[in-house]
Amino acid sequence: MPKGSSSPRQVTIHDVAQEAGLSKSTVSLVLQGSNLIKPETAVRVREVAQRLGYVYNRQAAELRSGTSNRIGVVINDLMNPFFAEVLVGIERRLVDAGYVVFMAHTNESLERQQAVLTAMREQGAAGIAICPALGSDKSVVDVVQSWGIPLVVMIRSLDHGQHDFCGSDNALGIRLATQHLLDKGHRRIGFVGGETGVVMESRLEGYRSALAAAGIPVDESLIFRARPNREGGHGAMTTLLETTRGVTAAVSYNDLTAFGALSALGEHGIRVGKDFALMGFDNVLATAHANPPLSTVDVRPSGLGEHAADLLLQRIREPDRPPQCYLGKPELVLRQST
Amino acid sequence: MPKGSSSPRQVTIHDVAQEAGLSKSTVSLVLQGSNLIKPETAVRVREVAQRLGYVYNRQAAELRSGTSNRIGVVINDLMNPFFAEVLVGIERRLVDAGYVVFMAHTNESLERQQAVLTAMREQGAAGIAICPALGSDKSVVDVVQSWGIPLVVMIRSLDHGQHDFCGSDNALGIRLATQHLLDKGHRRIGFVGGETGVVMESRLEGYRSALAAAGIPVDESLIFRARPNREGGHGAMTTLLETTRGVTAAVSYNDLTAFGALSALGEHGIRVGKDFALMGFDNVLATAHANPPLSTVDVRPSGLGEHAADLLLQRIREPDRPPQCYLGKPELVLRQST
DNA sequence: CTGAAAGCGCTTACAG
DNA sequence: CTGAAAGCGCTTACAG
Repeated sequence: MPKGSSSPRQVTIHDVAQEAGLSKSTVSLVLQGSNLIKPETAVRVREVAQRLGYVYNRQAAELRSGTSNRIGVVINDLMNPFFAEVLVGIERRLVDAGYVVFMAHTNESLERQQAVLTAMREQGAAGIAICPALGSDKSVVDVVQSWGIPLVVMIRSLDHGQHDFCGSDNALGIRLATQHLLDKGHRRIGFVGGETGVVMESRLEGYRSALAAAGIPVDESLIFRARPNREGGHGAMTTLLETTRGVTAAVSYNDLTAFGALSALGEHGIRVGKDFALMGFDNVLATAHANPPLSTVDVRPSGLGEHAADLLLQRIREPDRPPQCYLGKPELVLRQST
Repeated sequence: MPKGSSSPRQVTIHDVAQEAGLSKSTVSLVLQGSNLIKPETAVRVREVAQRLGYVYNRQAAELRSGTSNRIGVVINDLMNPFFAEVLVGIERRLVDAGYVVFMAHTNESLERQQAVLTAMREQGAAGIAICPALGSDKSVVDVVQSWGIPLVVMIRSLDHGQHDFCGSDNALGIRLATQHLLDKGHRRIGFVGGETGVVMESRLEGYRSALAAAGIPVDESLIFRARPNREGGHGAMTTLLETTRGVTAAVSYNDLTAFGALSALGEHGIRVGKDFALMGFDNVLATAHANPPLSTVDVRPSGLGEHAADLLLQRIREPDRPPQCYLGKPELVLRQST
């Protein structure tokens, strides 16, 4: 167990009370901003506290009052700018609401995820927001809920309708992207990247339904599964280029795979936006200045984080309300890649 | 002040003791893994704790023992993948060491920075690691040190030699980058992006010294200052292309500005790696699959985070040792952009 | 090897 | 408007 720094000796409420010639109770009330206290007294107490270098010990206060102002946020993949942007959004909102955030990065490891959730429980988290690691199942919801800790699941739903959830309409998003390519006259359109999980399934469904609506039979050999990162996108696009013919466009599982695909296309001397059309998904910041700037599906990543914070804060206020589901409506952002 | 969830009623050490027919003290010792306890007793206590659904209240333990296992990490710009990678590194190391991390994002705001530092103090942070917001001065070091909280400053040094610091050798890094371009035969080499701050100054110095060593006079009009992000790099490169002639290469303030520069070059129909050579700085993950893959200066971002964690952990163990400075040695990573 | 007692720094009824 | 007392869940000497 790590040791904290050994300060000379903490100044406590007791010292302040003594110095001010009052009781601990009174000082405590002043610090809580109670209006039971005579203004002059409050002023004097604050002045003394300041002079003595008093620091409020929130830990002690919370132990006594049984409250907590800490919220745990667990992120599966911080190296993906999409999740980094989600984190920025949720952190901003939680801090604005007066909370402090424990952040943990699971790096898609289920063991680590279990460990950090347990740590957050021991730390007395007032709530937990989680982007589940790949392979997570509903048991994480059951576990956290059995602890009585308010929970919001982000991005990857675990047990639809059984927990607060904040994500985006993946099927719709990819459908829009695919339709856009169809509208541009493309007929053989690849799907690049993504492996497994609910998000992948919905996105594939969106891809298939857009083709179906246009009367185009789905050619399963144009679906190139790969890890949802740049390497995956690079590999998938390379395979696409080397094993198919007549493909003039592709939708990507997400922006990251699109970036990988972009570099693969570049290596093959293919001018994206002219010889080939490519769509991303997420609209992370980097898309605007990709080479070329990437057309993508905007799901407002940091907005998703903010909404998740709101859901969690409401759940904390009202623990028994029915599970809520926020599904952001994706919108196309068209740039030079299509 | 936010309220925590109101659990039915917590199971405490007292309940466990009663159920097991022992005293609180004994149970406490078992939980601490003390070897003063008879093995059978320990087993029984654990069994009872498990059965009762007991959860260790670390908060109470720490209040009593005066320890803390929480470390605050404050990051200036999470939207920059460089800092996200630093965060991943430091978080990983701190969690491995048994700590839990408070994360706060200042978004380069000095007020927010002050607020989150204060919050971390009230939370009883055992240590603080900070990437200071632009414009921070040595007062943040003084303040945190006056609180008696172990501190490590990352990336942007605040008061050289007065605090633990973990960063990289910026002058050397840019010198290597510039030399590489010189070796490739380039003579008019631009400097793209970056505005102010110690990091900018050292990188400029590296640029100037490399040119000087090659006997090339520094042309100040080839230095294009701009915000250290993609937009800045895009704007700076656009200006460079439109206001200069004969420039065949550029070093960038960091990878982010290089990405922006890359897109500006693309818009001008310039083939990077053939018609123009571009160097980044940092070696964030995204460089490997940029279009084209970006030559850059590797400072091992997540490694910097890990080193910062080590410095902080050592400082916690040994509060009075002299300030340490870890300066990573940058190395060139050559890809298609040069 | 185990227990009784005091106390970490605060809050919260309850008096007055 | 202010104070005395009890207690949040734990740890830590001190006994035995």
